[in-house]
Amino acid sequence: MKWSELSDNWCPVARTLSVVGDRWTLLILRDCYLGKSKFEEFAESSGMTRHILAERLKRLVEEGVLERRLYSSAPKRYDYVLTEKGEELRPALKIMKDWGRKHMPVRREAKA
Amino acid sequence: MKWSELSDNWCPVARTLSVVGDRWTLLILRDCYLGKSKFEEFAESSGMTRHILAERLKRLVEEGVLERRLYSSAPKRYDYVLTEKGEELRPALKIMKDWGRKHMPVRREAKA
DNA sequence: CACCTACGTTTTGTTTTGGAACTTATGACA
DNA sequence: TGTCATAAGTTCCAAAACAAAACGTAGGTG
Repeated sequence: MKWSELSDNWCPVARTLSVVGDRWTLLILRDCYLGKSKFEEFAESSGMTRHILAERLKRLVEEGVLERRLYSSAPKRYDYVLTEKGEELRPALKIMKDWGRKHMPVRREAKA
Repeated sequence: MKWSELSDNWCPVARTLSVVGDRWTLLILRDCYLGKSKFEEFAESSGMTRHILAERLKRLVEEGVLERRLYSSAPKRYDYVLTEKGEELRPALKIMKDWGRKHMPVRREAKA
Protein backbone atom coordinates (compact mmCIF):
# COMPACT_ATOMS: atom_id res chain seq x y z
CA MET A 1 0.00 0.00 0.00
CA LYS A 2 1.21 3.47 -0.80
CA TRP A 3 1.07 6.55 1.34
CA SER A 4 -1.36 8.28 -0.99
CA GLU A 5 -3.87 5.46 -0.66
CA LEU A 6 -4.03 5.98 3.07
CA SER A 7 -6.19 9.07 2.69
CA ASP A 8 -9.25 6.95 1.99
CA ASN A 9 -8.65 4.28 4.56
CA TRP A 10 -11.59 3.28 6.76
CA CYS A 11 -9.54 4.20 9.83
CA PRO A 12 -9.44 7.84 10.91
CA VAL A 13 -5.95 7.40 12.35
CA ALA A 14 -4.71 6.22 8.97
CA ARG A 15 -6.35 9.18 7.25
CA THR A 16 -4.68 11.54 9.70
CA LEU A 17 -1.36 9.87 9.02
CA SER A 18 -1.83 10.36 5.29
CA VAL A 19 -1.28 14.07 6.05
CA VAL A 20 1.03 14.20 9.05
CA GLY A 21 2.45 10.69 9.12
CA ASP A 22 6.09 11.39 8.56
CA ARG A 23 8.79 12.79 10.74
CA TRP A 24 9.48 15.93 8.73
CA THR A 25 5.87 17.02 8.58
CA LEU A 26 5.49 16.67 12.32
CA LEU A 27 8.70 18.63 12.88
CA ILE A 28 7.27 21.45 10.78
CA LEU A 29 4.20 21.46 13.01
CA ARG A 30 6.41 21.50 16.08
CA ASP A 31 8.12 24.60 14.74
CA CYS A 32 4.78 26.22 14.07
CA TYR A 33 3.71 25.61 17.64
CA LEU A 34 6.96 27.22 18.73
CA GLY A 35 6.04 30.32 16.76
CA LYS A 36 8.09 29.84 13.63
CA SER A 37 6.54 30.56 10.24
CA LYS A 38 9.27 31.18 7.67
CA PHE A 39 10.84 28.79 5.21
CA GLU A 40 14.34 29.53 6.41
CA GLU A 41 13.31 29.12 10.03
CA PHE A 42 11.90 25.67 9.36
CA ALA A 43 14.91 24.69 7.31
CA GLU A 44 17.40 25.71 9.95
CA SER A 45 15.47 24.47 12.95
CA SER A 46 14.56 21.02 11.70
CA GLY A 47 17.63 20.19 9.67
CA MET A 48 15.61 18.90 6.75
CA THR A 49 16.59 19.68 3.18
CA ARG A 50 14.93 22.58 1.38
CA HIS A 51 13.67 20.15 -1.22
CA ILE A 52 11.69 18.11 1.28
CA LEU A 53 10.60 21.16 3.22
CA ALA A 54 9.08 22.78 0.14
CA GLU A 55 7.18 19.61 -0.70
CA ARG A 56 5.83 19.16 2.82
CA LEU A 57 4.75 22.77 3.15
CA LYS A 58 2.91 22.51 -0.14
CA ARG A 59 1.13 19.41 1.06
CA LEU A 60 0.21 20.93 4.42
CA VAL A 61 -1.27 23.95 2.64
CA GLU A 62 -3.22 21.73 0.24
CA GLU A 63 -4.62 19.83 3.20
CA GLY A 64 -5.61 22.98 5.04
CA VAL A 65 -3.28 22.50 7.98
CA LEU A 66 -1.21 25.57 7.16
CA GLU A 67 -2.00 28.73 5.26
CA ARG A 68 0.48 30.38 2.91
CA ARG A 69 0.47 34.06 3.67
CA LEU A 70 2.02 36.98 1.82
CA TYR A 71 3.86 38.95 4.45
CA SER A 72 5.91 41.20 2.19
CA SER A 73 4.80 42.42 -1.22
CA ALA A 74 8.11 43.81 -2.48
CA PRO A 75 9.93 41.56 -2.66
CA LYS A 76 7.13 39.00 -2.54
CA ARG A 77 7.68 36.81 0.50
CA TYR A 78 5.43 34.14 1.90
CA ASP A 79 5.31 32.42 5.23
CA TYR A 80 3.18 29.68 6.74
CA VAL A 81 0.74 29.92 9.62
CA LEU A 82 -1.42 27.34 11.34
CA THR A 83 -5.10 27.14 10.50
CA GLU A 84 -7.65 26.09 13.11
CA LYS A 85 -7.36 22.58 11.66
CA GLY A 86 -3.63 22.69 12.24
CA GLU A 87 -4.02 24.04 15.75
CA GLU A 88 -6.13 21.05 16.66
CA LEU A 89 -3.14 18.73 16.32
CA ARG A 90 -1.21 20.63 18.96
CA PRO A 91 -2.30 18.30 21.79
CA ALA A 92 -0.85 15.31 19.93
CA LEU A 93 2.54 16.98 19.73
CA LYS A 94 2.27 17.91 23.40
CA ILE A 95 1.91 14.24 24.26
CA MET A 96 4.90 13.37 22.09
CA LYS A 97 6.91 16.08 23.82
CA ASP A 98 6.09 14.70 27.28
CA TRP A 99 6.72 11.15 26.10
CA GLY A 100 10.09 12.11 24.66
CA ARG A 101 11.11 13.83 27.86
CA LYS A 102 10.17 10.84 29.92
CA HIS A 103 11.29 7.97 27.73
CA MET A 104 13.91 9.26 25.32
CA PRO A 105 16.85 10.76 27.18
CA VAL A 106 19.57 12.32 25.07
CA ARG A 107 22.36 9.79 24.77
CA ARG A 108 25.10 11.68 23.00
CA GLU A 109 25.85 15.34 22.50
CA ALA A 110 22.83 17.35 21.44
CA LYS A 111 23.15 19.24 18.18
CA ALA A 112 21.16 22.38 17.42
CA MET B 1 19.64 15.18 8.52
CA LYS B 2 18.91 11.49 8.75
CA TRP B 3 16.30 9.73 10.78
CA SER B 4 18.83 8.04 13.03
CA GLU B 5 20.35 11.36 14.04
CA LEU B 6 17.00 12.49 15.38
CA SER B 7 17.33 10.31 18.46
CA ASP B 8 19.79 12.76 20.02
CA ASN B 9 18.07 15.95 19.05
CA TRP B 10 17.64 18.58 21.76
CA CYS B 11 13.89 18.50 21.16
CA PRO B 12 11.85 15.80 22.91
CA VAL B 13 9.33 15.77 20.07
CA ALA B 14 12.11 15.00 17.61
CA ARG B 15 13.41 12.21 19.83
CA THR B 16 9.92 10.73 20.01
CA LEU B 17 9.66 10.91 16.25
CA SER B 18 12.94 9.05 15.90
CA VAL B 19 10.98 6.04 17.18
CA VAL B 20 7.40 6.51 16.02
CA GLY B 21 7.77 9.15 13.33
CA ASP B 22 6.56 7.26 10.32
CA ARG B 23 3.20 6.18 9.13
CA TRP B 24 3.74 2.44 9.35
CA THR B 25 5.04 2.50 12.88
CA LEU B 26 2.05 4.47 14.06
CA LEU B 27 -0.29 2.08 12.27
CA ILE B 28 1.31 -0.81 14.13
CA LEU B 29 0.61 1.01 17.38
CA ARG B 30 -2.95 1.62 16.30
CA ASP B 31 -3.36 -2.11 15.76
CA CYS B 32 -1.88 -2.82 19.17
CA TYR B 33 -4.38 -0.48 20.80
CA LEU B 34 -7.10 -2.36 18.93
CA GLY B 35 -5.91 -5.57 20.53
CA LYS B 36 -3.86 -7.07 17.72
CA SER B 37 -0.52 -8.64 18.49
CA LYS B 38 0.46 -11.03 15.70
CA PHE B 39 2.64 -10.45 12.66
CA GLU B 40 -0.03 -11.61 10.26
CA GLU B 41 -2.65 -9.45 11.94
CA PHE B 42 -0.53 -6.35 11.53
CA ALA B 43 0.31 -7.23 7.95
CA GLU B 44 -3.29 -7.73 6.93
CA SER B 45 -4.76 -4.85 8.88
CA SER B 46 -2.35 -2.14 7.88
CA GLY B 47 -1.59 -3.14 4.31
CA MET B 48 2.13 -2.68 4.78
CA THR B 49 4.61 -5.12 3.30
CA ARG B 50 5.99 -7.90 5.46
CA HIS B 51 9.45 -6.55 4.79
CA ILE B 52 8.72 -3.17 6.34
CA LEU B 53 6.62 -4.68 9.10
CA ALA B 54 9.46 -6.90 10.25
CA GLU B 55 11.86 -3.98 10.36
CA ARG B 56 9.49 -1.72 12.28
CA LEU B 57 8.62 -4.39 14.82
CA LYS B 58 12.28 -4.99 15.44
CA ARG B 59 12.83 -1.31 16.00
CA LEU B 60 9.86 -0.96 18.34
CA VAL B 61 11.15 -3.86 20.41
CA GLU B 62 14.66 -2.38 20.54
CA GLU B 63 13.19 0.89 21.75
CA GLY B 64 11.09 -0.77 24.42
CA VAL B 65 7.72 0.19 22.98
CA LEU B 66 6.73 -3.39 22.26
CA GLU B 67 7.80 -6.66 23.77
CA ARG B 68 8.39 -9.79 21.70
CA ARG B 69 6.70 -12.65 23.44
CA LEU B 70 6.83 -16.38 22.82
CA TYR B 71 3.24 -17.49 22.73
CA SER B 72 3.71 -20.96 21.28
CA SER B 73 6.71 -23.16 21.82
CA ALA B 74 6.02 -25.82 19.22
CA PRO B 75 6.15 -24.44 16.63
CA LYS B 76 7.94 -21.41 18.03
CA ARG B 77 5.74 -18.40 17.49
CA TYR B 78 6.22 -14.86 18.70
CA ASP B 79 3.84 -11.97 18.99
CA TYR B 80 4.17 -8.36 20.08
CA VAL B 81 2.58 -6.67 23.05
CA LEU B 82 2.69 -3.11 24.30
CA THR B 83 4.94 -2.20 27.19
CA GLU B 84 3.97 0.54 29.64
CA LYS B 85 6.12 2.86 27.53
CA GLY B 86 4.09 1.91 24.49
CA GLU B 87 0.80 2.33 26.31
CA GLU B 88 1.71 5.90 27.11
CA LEU B 89 1.47 6.88 23.48
CA ARG B 90 -2.14 5.81 23.26
CA PRO B 91 -3.49 9.32 23.98
CA ALA B 92 -1.61 10.68 20.97
CA LEU B 93 -3.28 8.16 18.69
CA LYS B 94 -6.61 9.02 20.25
CA ILE B 95 -6.14 12.63 19.25
CA MET B 96 -5.24 11.58 15.72
CA LYS B 97 -8.33 9.43 15.56
CA ASP B 98 -10.58 12.30 16.59
CA TRP B 99 -8.78 14.66 14.24
CA GLY B 100 -9.17 12.26 11.34
CA ARG B 101 -12.86 11.85 12.00
CA LYS B 102 -13.40 15.56 12.11
CA HIS B 103 -11.11 16.78 9.36
CA MET B 104 -10.44 13.89 6.99
CA PRO B 105 -13.68 12.54 5.55
CA VAL B 106 -13.41 9.52 3.29
CA ARG B 107 -13.53 10.76 -0.26
CA ARG B 108 -13.64 7.60 -2.30
CA GLU B 109 -14.59 4.03 -1.57
CA ALA B 110 -13.00 2.72 1.60
CA LYS B 111 -10.97 -0.44 1.27
CA ALA B 112 -10.51 -2.75 4.25
C1' DC C 1 27.24 47.89 -10.02
C1' DA C 2 28.09 43.90 -6.92
C1' DC C 3 26.42 41.67 -3.05
C1' DC C 4 22.78 40.23 0.26
C1' DT C 5 18.23 38.14 1.72
C1' DA C 6 14.72 34.76 1.43
C1' DC C 7 11.73 31.50 -0.87
C1' DG C 8 12.07 28.21 -3.36
C1' DT C 9 13.70 24.65 -7.78
C1' DT C 10 16.93 21.56 -10.08
C1' DT C 11 20.30 18.07 -10.29
C1' DT C 12 22.75 13.88 -9.08
C1' DG C 13 23.62 9.95 -6.56
C1' DT C 14 22.26 7.10 -2.46
C1' DT C 15 18.82 4.97 0.59
C1' DT C 16 14.37 3.27 1.51
C1' DT C 17 10.31 1.22 0.05
C1' DG C 18 6.91 -1.83 -2.50
C1' DG C 19 5.67 -6.17 -4.26
C1' DA C 20 6.09 -10.75 -4.64
C1' DA C 21 8.31 -15.07 -4.05
C1' DC C 22 10.76 -17.93 -0.88
C1' DT C 23 12.14 -20.21 3.85
C1' DT C 24 11.54 -22.70 8.16
C1' DA C 25 9.33 -25.34 11.52
C1' DT C 26 5.40 -27.74 12.93
C1' DG C 27 0.58 -29.58 12.94
C1' DA C 28 -3.36 -31.74 10.54
C1' DC C 29 -5.29 -34.84 7.43
C1' DA C 30 -5.67 -38.94 4.53
C1' DT D 1 4.20 -41.51 4.80
C1' DG D 2 3.26 -37.65 1.79
C1' DT D 3 0.81 -33.33 0.98
C1' DC D 4 -1.29 -29.24 2.52
C1' DA D 5 -1.89 -25.46 5.86
C1' DT D 6 -0.16 -22.00 9.20
C1' DA D 7 2.65 -18.23 10.91
C1' DA D 8 6.73 -15.57 11.29
C1' DG D 9 9.80 -13.96 9.02
C1' DT D 10 13.78 -13.28 4.76
C1' DT D 11 15.38 -12.33 0.11
C1' DC D 12 15.35 -10.20 -4.35
C1' DC D 13 14.83 -6.41 -7.60
C1' DA D 14 12.69 -2.33 -9.54
C1' DA D 15 10.55 2.02 -8.24
C1' DA D 16 10.11 5.86 -5.31
C1' DA D 17 11.81 8.94 -1.84
C1' DC D 18 15.55 11.27 0.04
C1' DA D 19 20.14 14.05 1.02
C1' DA D 20 23.30 17.36 -0.35
C1' DA D 21 24.53 21.06 -2.78
C1' DA D 22 24.15 24.24 -6.58
C1' DC D 23 21.15 27.26 -9.00
C1' DG D 24 17.12 30.67 -9.83
C1' DT D 25 14.50 34.86 -8.89
C1' DA D 26 13.16 39.28 -7.38
C1' DG D 27 14.01 42.94 -5.14
C1' DG D 28 16.87 45.72 -1.26
C1' DT D 29 21.48 47.67 0.26
C1' DG D 30 26.11 49.98 0.07
